Amino acid sequence: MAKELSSREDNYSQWYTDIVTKANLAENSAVRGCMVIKPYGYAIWERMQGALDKMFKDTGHENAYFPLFIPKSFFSKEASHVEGFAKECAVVTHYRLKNDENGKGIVVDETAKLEEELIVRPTSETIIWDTYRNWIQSYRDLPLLINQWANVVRWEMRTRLFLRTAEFLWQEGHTAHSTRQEAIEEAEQMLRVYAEFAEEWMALPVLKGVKSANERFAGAVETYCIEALMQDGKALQAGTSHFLGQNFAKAFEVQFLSKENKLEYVWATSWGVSTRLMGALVMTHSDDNGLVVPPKLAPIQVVIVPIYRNDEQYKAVCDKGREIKKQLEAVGIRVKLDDRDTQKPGFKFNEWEFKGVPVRLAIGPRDLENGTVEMARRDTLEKEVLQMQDIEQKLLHLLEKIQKNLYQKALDFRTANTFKVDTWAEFIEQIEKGGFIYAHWDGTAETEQKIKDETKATIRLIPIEGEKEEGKCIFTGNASEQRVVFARAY
RNA sequence: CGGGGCAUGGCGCAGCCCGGCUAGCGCACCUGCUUUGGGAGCAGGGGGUCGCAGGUUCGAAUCCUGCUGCCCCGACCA
Repeated sequence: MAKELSSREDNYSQWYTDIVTKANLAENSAVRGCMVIKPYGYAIWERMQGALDKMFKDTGHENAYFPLFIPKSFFSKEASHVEGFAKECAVVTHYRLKNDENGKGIVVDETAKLEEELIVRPTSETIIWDTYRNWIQSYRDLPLLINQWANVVRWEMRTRLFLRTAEFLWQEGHTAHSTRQEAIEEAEQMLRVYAEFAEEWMALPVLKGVKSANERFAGAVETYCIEALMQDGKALQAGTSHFLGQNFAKAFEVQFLSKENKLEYVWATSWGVSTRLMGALVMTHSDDNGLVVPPKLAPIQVVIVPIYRNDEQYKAVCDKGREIKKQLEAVGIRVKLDDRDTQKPGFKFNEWEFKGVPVRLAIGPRDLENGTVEMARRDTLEKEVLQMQDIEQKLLHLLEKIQKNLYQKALDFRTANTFKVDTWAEFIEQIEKGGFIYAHWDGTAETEQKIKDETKATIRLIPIEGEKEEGKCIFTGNASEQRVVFARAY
């Protein structure tokens, strides 16, 4: 077991924090609730961004950037939207500081009060729809398919690195369409994009569905979501895609002339994923030896550790290491040769293992003689001595295998922790053990709220895949059209 | 905002109850030598005035008052 790492069993949340901080992903900053994302963590986020950005562009979207500040009045234009976010907004009220008259430090200059306060964006629907009004006149201007990479601020009471921070990084797509159907298709398409990203890149199996009215995004008509199951049995919302109907178009008067020369309101969607995905990544694959990063997202896929006893050997082994590095890079593998002379091999083994590098190669004098290299996999911790020939092909296949294995492990875990429950007694018992619970619900917000009050479980989603089965609500016994997924959530 | 806890080198802590010489330990850091196939050993060394502001006292990390910050649990949330 790794030094100074709590185990998942002893203290899951401490284990999570240990991994994030000790693997150098992020740390708490001097600013309450705000984190510093460190280079290694940011490198993983950049890889996520890169993959997502390409998927967005492949589906016809373009990037743009809107202001960090939103005039307060914009917020009140969409009633349910303001209600959803009002309690967690940072507000800018002044624009100048001055020296304290009593000589100590600096104070807000009360004479420099803003005419209208500015809200630090918790999400950008309002400023974007206010802007879209001027961009859209005709059906020829539609669809408008735009994404923004940005930071947003939500003044949370309690924060946790990546999972919930006062400021976080994300992308938010905001699209405008001429028909209801087209907007719904867009929202559903982006949900599929998110699910594909989660599964293909993050090796994170997700359920797809829609939210109940209670859990719906403030201002949305329908909220689609992907949900993943973490190793402690709690659910994590990994991404959302909203069909906004004409709510924002009406609030911000965004109308267009149709082919039939009729003035109509635009149909909207918005969709986003955030640095929270980093938290999902950690909690899905990592173990008591540290972080595990899937090969497709790993900033370093293969690390080479030289073994030597003297300067002569150091040189020979590093030369070989550089040669291997070149070979691997030629087929697109990201490689680091750890030629630091200041740390011992054992130290390096543990360090890279803790940082979750998928594959480690160790080369020593023995290997130079035999034409071999020692390979160690992070996912299984297995070691094997490989012959050098075709090493790049062997590693390409190995990385693919590791990616698949991580997904399969996560999927097996989810399967083993997914249950069907038909009675209230069973439900109460199972919810304590964690996992996804498929159960019948009568479809009312009241019942959902009562279940939440009594068990802390929420409806994570109403599935949109698989066969539907009628039944009776576990709480009220009333008729139910289909099972929904309950869990305790982050 | 309700309940609990903590503030002492970069990190983790001891000392406080019962005030008293130069504030101590582990890790990390620096130098040297020996080491290097799973977190090296030895020797030497640098770094803190004890969250802030008052008070009590000959004397305060230690006692008293006020303030501030942080962490954990709850309600809220991507």
